[in-house]
Amino acid sequence: MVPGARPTYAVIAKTAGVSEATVSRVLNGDESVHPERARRVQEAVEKLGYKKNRVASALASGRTGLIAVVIDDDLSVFADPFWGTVTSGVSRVLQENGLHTVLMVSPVGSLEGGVSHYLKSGEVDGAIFFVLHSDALVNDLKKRGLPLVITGTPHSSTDIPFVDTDNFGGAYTATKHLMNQGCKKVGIITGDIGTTAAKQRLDGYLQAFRESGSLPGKGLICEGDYSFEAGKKHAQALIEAHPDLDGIFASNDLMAMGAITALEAAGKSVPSHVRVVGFDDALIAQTSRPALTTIRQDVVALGEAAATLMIAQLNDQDIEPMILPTELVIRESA
Amino acid sequence: MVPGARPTYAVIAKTAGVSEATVSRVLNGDESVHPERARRVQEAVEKLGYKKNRVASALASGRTGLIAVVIDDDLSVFADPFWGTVTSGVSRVLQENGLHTVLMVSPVGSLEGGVSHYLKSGEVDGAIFFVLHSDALVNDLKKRGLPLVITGTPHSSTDIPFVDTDNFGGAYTATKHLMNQGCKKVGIITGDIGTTAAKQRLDGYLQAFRESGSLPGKGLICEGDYSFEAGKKHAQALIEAHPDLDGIFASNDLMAMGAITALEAAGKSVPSHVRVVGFDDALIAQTSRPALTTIRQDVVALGEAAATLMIAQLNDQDIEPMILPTELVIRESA
DNA sequence: ACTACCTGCGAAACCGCTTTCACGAACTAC
DNA sequence: GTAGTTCGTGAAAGCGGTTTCGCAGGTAGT
Repeated sequence: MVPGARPTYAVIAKTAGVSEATVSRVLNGDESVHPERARRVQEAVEKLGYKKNRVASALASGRTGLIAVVIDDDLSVFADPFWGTVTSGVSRVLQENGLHTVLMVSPVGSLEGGVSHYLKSGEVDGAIFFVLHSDALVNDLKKRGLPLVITGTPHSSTDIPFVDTDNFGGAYTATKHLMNQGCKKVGIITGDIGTTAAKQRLDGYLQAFRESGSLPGKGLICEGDYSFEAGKKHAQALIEAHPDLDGIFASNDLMAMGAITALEAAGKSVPSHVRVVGFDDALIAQTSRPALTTIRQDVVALGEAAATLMIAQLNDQDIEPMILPTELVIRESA
Repeated sequence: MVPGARPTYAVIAKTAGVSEATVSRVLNGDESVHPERARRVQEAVEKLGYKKNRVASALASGRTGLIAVVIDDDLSVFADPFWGTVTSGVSRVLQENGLHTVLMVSPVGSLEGGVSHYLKSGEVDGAIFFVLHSDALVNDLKKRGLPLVITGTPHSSTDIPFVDTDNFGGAYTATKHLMNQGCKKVGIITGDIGTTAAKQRLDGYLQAFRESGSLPGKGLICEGDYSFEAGKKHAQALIEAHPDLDGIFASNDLMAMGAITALEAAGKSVPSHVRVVGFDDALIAQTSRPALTTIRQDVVALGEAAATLMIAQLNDQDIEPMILPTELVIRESA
């Protein structure tokens, strides 16, 4: 045997004195092999340092052991550690189950792009989608029988399993907290309203008003896009239009930071004049001054849940959507 | 043909009236096929919506089209968007070249762990390493002939190609900038000194002193670990031990932020009393108050360079290490 | 004792694509 | 006109596993 060459079933079978079929059975945990022969195979495997060729295995069995993580956006998504963190949660759980993560970051767009092509080429056993801008591709893949999980809530109601943070509840809690602190006039800076998460957070904000028997005043709802700049711009506009504003719920921490920057520039101090609550509990929430009061979502858990749902699906288990709880983290800003 | 079933070469060959070998030639860009027959094959491919089964292709050719991105650390690395961003750069370039990214986040540790196992199982055509805590695994893989690229400088001198930011030059520039601003007593808070990047940045700092004909005073060098807390702690210690301290170079932005927090808590304002320079130009450098003066490194470019080196290697081209330039970004803190 | 039914195992087909090899046709050279 | 090349092509042998199928031997039922 050439030094660099890796052994194959043929070699294992010969040194163990069994057939290749038996080797395969042992290595795949088939119980029906006589313990003695199984032991001989194990020994041969140990001795030769055998490692199964996963490609050959994939071709024969139709299972590749690869799960795609598809981020329907461009590179800039990683400027925010959010998706990287979710990905790491996915990766860990998959790895524990003998699966591997194939990362695809690309605006998915048409059904005929590279990503779509790849997912249909049989090279992955399933796909987990982040940041879905349209449901078209997933519906198509679903039809072809590819196991799917969506992270975040899909736009249309599909029967594709998904995991999400309790955006509605978190936003409700945030708004309620501001009200409980005595805020009379609470504005919201939403995220990109094209995303379901942003809509749900807005709904949670509205619900808090509904329950208190009031309605948010006119012009208190600003449509942002999750960026620092948007937070700054809208907070500035809010405070100009409503000098008596005393609370802002920002749909993520980055915008909350932007809002605080704008407020202080306008001579309003946080939290004594205006209280601010963010969403995410990102790193910046802890390091900013004043430290940000925010809604914590467990981002790693989100990824883990997505992976768990995928694995359940591969095992033909029943699954249903998972909504992860949020938690109010009170710091200095509100 | 069953509706869900995907066509194979057999079908293409039949409808195009050629052999499977010819189909393979056409689909792999072999020029030697008669244009007319090539056209017939192309038409059959179009008509049937054929997508090559990459697994079968991989088994037969020995090339999987997969490149592993290995992060030798635990999940927490993603709390910092740094590696996520590098990964996205890698992913984009690989995708443009018809390759895919397999992400593996795990403390690599021993040579016998899952990651190592996977890399040796022939399922990837190459591996790109981030955050290398030891050179053992890469040296082993190198010996087995797996194409490798290291992101960051390896500890020992190996002939494995690597890409890195000009840590030395960046740190030198940062320190020089502080001196040019009139700082007389400049401390440094280093990164985890077990990493080569942290060492190189320290060297750059020292070089600036050497050139100015002086030496950093005793106790001005603090060993941090890239965390916000470390920045805070060491800045506090520095200012207590050296009340006349007027400059701090922190080895990354997060520690710079921590340092500023501690300085202001100690009644020193930035930059009027103490000037602070960070490293990275992370998002927080722009959003913090005062906005951080820092050394920008192009993180996406780092990933792209790593991928480019990998591709060159796969094509048997000559390659040598790439060191990417840094840039001083002057904001408010210095 | 005879048929009926498990059980453990090996032979061989198979997964879908790549690549070697050899062959016939068309071309050059002398 | 014959021998030596070159060119385009198809048949077939892999790549390294998985899985079906059927056989031999043993067990059970009547």
